[in-house]
Amino acid sequence: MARANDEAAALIQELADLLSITGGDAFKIRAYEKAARAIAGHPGDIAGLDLAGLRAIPAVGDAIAKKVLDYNATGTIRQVEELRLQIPAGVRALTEIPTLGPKKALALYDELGVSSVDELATAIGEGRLRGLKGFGAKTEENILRGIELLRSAGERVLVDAAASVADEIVAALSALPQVERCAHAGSLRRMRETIGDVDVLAASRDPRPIMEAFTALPLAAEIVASGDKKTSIRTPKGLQVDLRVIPPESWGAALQYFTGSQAHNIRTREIAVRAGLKLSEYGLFHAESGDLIVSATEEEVYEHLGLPWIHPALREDGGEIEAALKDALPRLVTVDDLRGDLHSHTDLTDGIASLEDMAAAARARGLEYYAITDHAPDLVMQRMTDEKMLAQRERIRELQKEYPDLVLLHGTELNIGPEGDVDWDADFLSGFDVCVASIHSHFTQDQATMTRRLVRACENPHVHVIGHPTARSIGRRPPVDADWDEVFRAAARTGTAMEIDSFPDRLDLPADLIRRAQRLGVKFAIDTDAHSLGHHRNIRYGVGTAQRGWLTPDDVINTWPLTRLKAFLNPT
DNA sequence: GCCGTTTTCGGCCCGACTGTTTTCAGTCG
Repeated sequence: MARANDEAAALIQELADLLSITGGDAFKIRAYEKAARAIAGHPGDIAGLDLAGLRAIPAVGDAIAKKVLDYNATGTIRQVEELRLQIPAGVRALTEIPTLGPKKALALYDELGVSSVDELATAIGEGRLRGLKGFGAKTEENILRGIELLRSAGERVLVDAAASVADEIVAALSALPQVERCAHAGSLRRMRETIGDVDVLAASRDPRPIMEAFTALPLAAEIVASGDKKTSIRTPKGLQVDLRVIPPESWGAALQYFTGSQAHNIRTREIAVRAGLKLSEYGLFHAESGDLIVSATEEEVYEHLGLPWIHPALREDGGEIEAALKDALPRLVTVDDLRGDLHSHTDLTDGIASLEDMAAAARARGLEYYAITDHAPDLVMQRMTDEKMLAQRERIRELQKEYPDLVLLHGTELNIGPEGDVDWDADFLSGFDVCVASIHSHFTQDQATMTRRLVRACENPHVHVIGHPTARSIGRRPPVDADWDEVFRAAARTGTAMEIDSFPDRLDLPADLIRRAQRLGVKFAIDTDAHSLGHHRNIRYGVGTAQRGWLTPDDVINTWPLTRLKAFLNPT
């Protein structure tokens, strides 16, 4: 799965990390970090590029291009190897501890020889940090707390968990009389697939009571920091929530700033600086006079930087600034664009709602067509039979009479076997309106086998959609290993759509693979894979992932009118 | 180390909070 791009980017990022510990020039470190992002996000494979090709990547100059050539030839970068001899990997790991950065990590290593998180915990236990310059009692306490957080997997949470915390806090704060506006920002607004902390923004002239109400919420199990402008808490489950209160007239600039990403903000602020301006969360100002230009809305801020408004899902410094400058931003797909859902289950297999209730939920979403796709017999535990499937088809035909405005499609979710074969013969398969095919077992095949397996599934004329293609489960099961460009080329050639499964722990395809697939001409289906009525609400996460993959409505087959969709499913 | 519709040299995003400090460095986002 790891491409040369990702490995080279990781090495250059490591170089930046190691230099920040050894005290390298801060601007050089930033240059490496920027280049690492550019290389990771570069659409082409860097393995085949020469010096000129590498230098054409933005933020990659002569020096970094040569390091990448070094990587292409040897699989590593000489400078990284040299620095690794100076700074043990464990010292870099120390900077993973919240509140402990590169400077403190180096001090601990130089003064005490501490080179791992475990050694640091021991050193504190033995009182060896006492008297070390810059390390007071409070710092020691914070480090211990940070180690605890690190170990208790106080990690990123799934997007739906973060969204429910954010919704609760925004609702509570919005009810306060002092609050004029309140919304969440940060990685949740950008719809990242996992969320490290929740950012909430409130507009008010009177911050104090808001901060007090915030820290008094039942969700505030711990207060991490508190000031008049910014307060941070941790929920009982360990999720950090940052609240920023800004004056109402700063709303647009603040929302832009706190939505990030940090890399995107650096780009927008650089544009401001070059134009003799200064951009902060309080507004866009003339650099010289300090006079305010705009701050009320995001649109105004972008406009005065010479840019169209950029959708939050694109704000990753992944080419959106360049596209905006050329007025070439995509018109991103939205939930409202979707006319149908091509993947759902009923209680005939592992769903928990009836066919009738699922159809009613689809109608409530305002869909024009809706596919029921229960599991096929090869997933033996689902106990599917030909008879059951045909009986369901009859029930759907009956039910259709009650749904003049919603076309019910009869489909199935096939199982892609280890060799790429699927359930049923061609004759039986041809009876379905739509067939999704997915991997449910044999996740650990080698890359060549897995690639053949997926390509073969694409080549089956009865397979219309590859369901949750990487089969990953975020935080639990890694994606399967395939040569994805090879799979995508097969999908584009055979007219097989790649699914974007909306389950918060799947979000599969992931956004980076969506972008690669789209560039190769692949079409997509954004589905809920609903197994219950509540799962229909997950669609916003699938759409958010599609947006992060830069998809337009035309890229997504279930935004199409039914006639166009049917032509795609059954080409003549 | 990168980069240029002011620049091939001299810049490089900006602000909040904490802790250990008496004026600021470190960390974070």
